[in-house]
Amino acid sequence: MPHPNPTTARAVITALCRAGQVAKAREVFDGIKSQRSPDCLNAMIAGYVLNGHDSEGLQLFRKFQTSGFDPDQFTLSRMLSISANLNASDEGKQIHTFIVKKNLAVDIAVNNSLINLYFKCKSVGDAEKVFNCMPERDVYTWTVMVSGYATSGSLEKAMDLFNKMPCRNTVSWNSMISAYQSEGYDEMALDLFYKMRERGEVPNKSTFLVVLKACASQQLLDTGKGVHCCLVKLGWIKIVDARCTLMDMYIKCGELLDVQRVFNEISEHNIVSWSILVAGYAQNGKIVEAERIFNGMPERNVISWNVMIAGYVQNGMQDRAFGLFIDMIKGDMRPNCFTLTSLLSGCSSLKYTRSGKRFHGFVMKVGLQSNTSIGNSLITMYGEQGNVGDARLIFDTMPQYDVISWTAIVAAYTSNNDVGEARHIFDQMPQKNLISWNTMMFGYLQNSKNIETNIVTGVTNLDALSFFYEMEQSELKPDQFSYNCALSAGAAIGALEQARAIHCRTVKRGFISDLGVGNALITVYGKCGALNEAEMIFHSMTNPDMVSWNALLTGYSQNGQGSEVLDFYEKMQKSGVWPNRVTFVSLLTACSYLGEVVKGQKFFYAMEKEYGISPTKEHYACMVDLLGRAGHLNDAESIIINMPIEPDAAVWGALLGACKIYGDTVIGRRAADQIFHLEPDNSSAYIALAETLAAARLWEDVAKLRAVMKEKRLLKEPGCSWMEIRNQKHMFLSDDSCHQQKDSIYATLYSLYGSMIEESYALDSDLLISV
DNA sequence: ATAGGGTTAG
Repeated sequence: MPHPNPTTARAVITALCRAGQVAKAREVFDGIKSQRSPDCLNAMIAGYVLNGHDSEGLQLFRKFQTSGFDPDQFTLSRMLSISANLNASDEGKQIHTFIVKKNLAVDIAVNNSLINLYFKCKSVGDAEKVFNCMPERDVYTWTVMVSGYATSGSLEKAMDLFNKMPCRNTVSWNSMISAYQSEGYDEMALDLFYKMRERGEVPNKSTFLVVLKACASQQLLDTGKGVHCCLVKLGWIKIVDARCTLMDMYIKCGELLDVQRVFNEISEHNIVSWSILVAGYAQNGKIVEAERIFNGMPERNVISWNVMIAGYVQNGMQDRAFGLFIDMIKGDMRPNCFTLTSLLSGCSSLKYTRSGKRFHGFVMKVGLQSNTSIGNSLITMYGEQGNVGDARLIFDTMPQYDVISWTAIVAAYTSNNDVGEARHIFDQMPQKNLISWNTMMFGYLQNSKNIETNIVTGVTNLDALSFFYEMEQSELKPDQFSYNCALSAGAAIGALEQARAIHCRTVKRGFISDLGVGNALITVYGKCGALNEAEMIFHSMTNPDMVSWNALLTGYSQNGQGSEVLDFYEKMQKSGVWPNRVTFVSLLTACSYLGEVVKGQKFFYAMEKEYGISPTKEHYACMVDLLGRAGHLNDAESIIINMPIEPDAAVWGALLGACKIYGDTVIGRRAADQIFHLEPDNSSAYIALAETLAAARLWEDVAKLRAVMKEKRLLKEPGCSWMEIRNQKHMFLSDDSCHQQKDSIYATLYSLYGSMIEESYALDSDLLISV
């Protein structure tokens, strides 16, 4: 090739690079005499950047730098942005030093690139220094500052600057919208987008894509469809990227048909569009379809594999996920931190402790242990496996935390019954989000659920509820999950007035149509005996599910309204909602109240034979109660003896209770012996047996029993009741005779509940109040 | 400068 002049050479280099022939371009560049023409050098470097060979561009620059060549402004700013992109901050700082040393003239563009560089390597202070010293600024300067703050996590500073900007362009708006969106503030992002349109700023393709992302995570199908229309109108729909983002939005909204439709409109599929399609099917439970598409993909990259592995894990198919991981390694595809986090999250149960350890080993082998997401997954995995020790060890040795790490360790403690430590960590968290608060509140709820942990941890449902009030006072606002927890806590302690107040707030905050919130409301109203209100919520639901029906049925059965249970069950069947084991507990309880032995037996039979639900201890207890209350004590006992699963104290307790009614001391003693064997300190069994013996006037036996109880210190079990009167909470212990307002409370209660109280007094004199 | 798909906490 003849030696072209610099101008021709530059044109040739640019053309070759645009055609993707970087090596050839370099040959031309090396062949010309006037290599040092900044134009040619810039063209060559630009060519490298265009083809994704940033580091070669940097090498070329370094070569010229050492040979005493003075780059122009254009080269400098380009090299600075390459350093920023490569995360080579040292390189960038060297260039900065070079500029200062040589006292080179610096224009706005170079300063802008410097700011960008410093933000990229998190030296916010240095970026600010450059910004403050600039004699002149342009839109780019402001924009790079805004996006720098935004991506360095100072949304406030970014917004502040954004408001102060003398003029904005589409990119400035986009940076701000994108910052809010990627930090999880989708609503703010959308708000800003609407403001942008109001101000008459023209959105571009990127704007719409960010808005689509916000729609995806908020599942705003209608808005998403609107953006789809805009993309079509403006002609951007032809761009594959746009279609990919659209598909993703439809996936998150669960619109598989639209996902497939958009996919079909793409004329040339690439690895991204294929992977999204796989994700679409996998994330919507169509794992077989996903697998089929995955296997038929023309080519795959790590992400395609990750999508499939995550799909298996999300659908509970751990074995397939682990198998694919092996295939991946065999096929020379290197798993990365995304692969491992998915796999580790699949090991979050006792069943997979061994696999979990193996994956942990693999993490160490490939050196991913200091990755924050990996650490987070490990904390969760060990926590869920009941291994708080290892969870803590991981947490303590992690080099860097994010909100998820903190939340994960809190969850690890709450799910292992250490609410105290969980709260201690929660209070120390440097940043908290909605999920962190909900995790803590859910932890209180979980740990006050059963009496055993309640005694160990001392946590009550009131703690969950007061934590909820604390949350309401915080800068974060509760979401549907929070309301769900609060209402469940309220249900457990029968806090009717508080439930009503929380109910109001769910309406105000727009969560009343949430199915989970509705179900929690039915439950709490049912538990409090406010069945009209429970029914009202139920009837206002557009799509009550099995849980809604069960909540209502449980409400009626717990309040002894057997015929309502049976009526509603008939309606449930007509509506086509399938019953589950909870449904049958209500049905059997109802039959027990109504003395409908035959009906109950039919339900019990149908449960297993027609609905394929194997009876649990709870169902057996119901059957024993049903037969026992009807006086069929022998049949009740033989049910227990023939149970295919081990009976617990509650099952024998049902039998003992029936014996108390009928004064059967023979079977009663047998039942009580079984309970004493299972739970040596079960004081209510002692009391029930004592009452049975007393009814038969076996006074000597009663005295002996009392002696045993005294010896075992079972006589004064502090039974505890919560009572809510006129929106005030009161707690009573059974030996608590000095509650300050006791007399006035009794008076109020008496006027409210009258005979009900007398009845409960008569039934159990040891407990002061039980309503 | 913003910029397509994958993960982890309730």
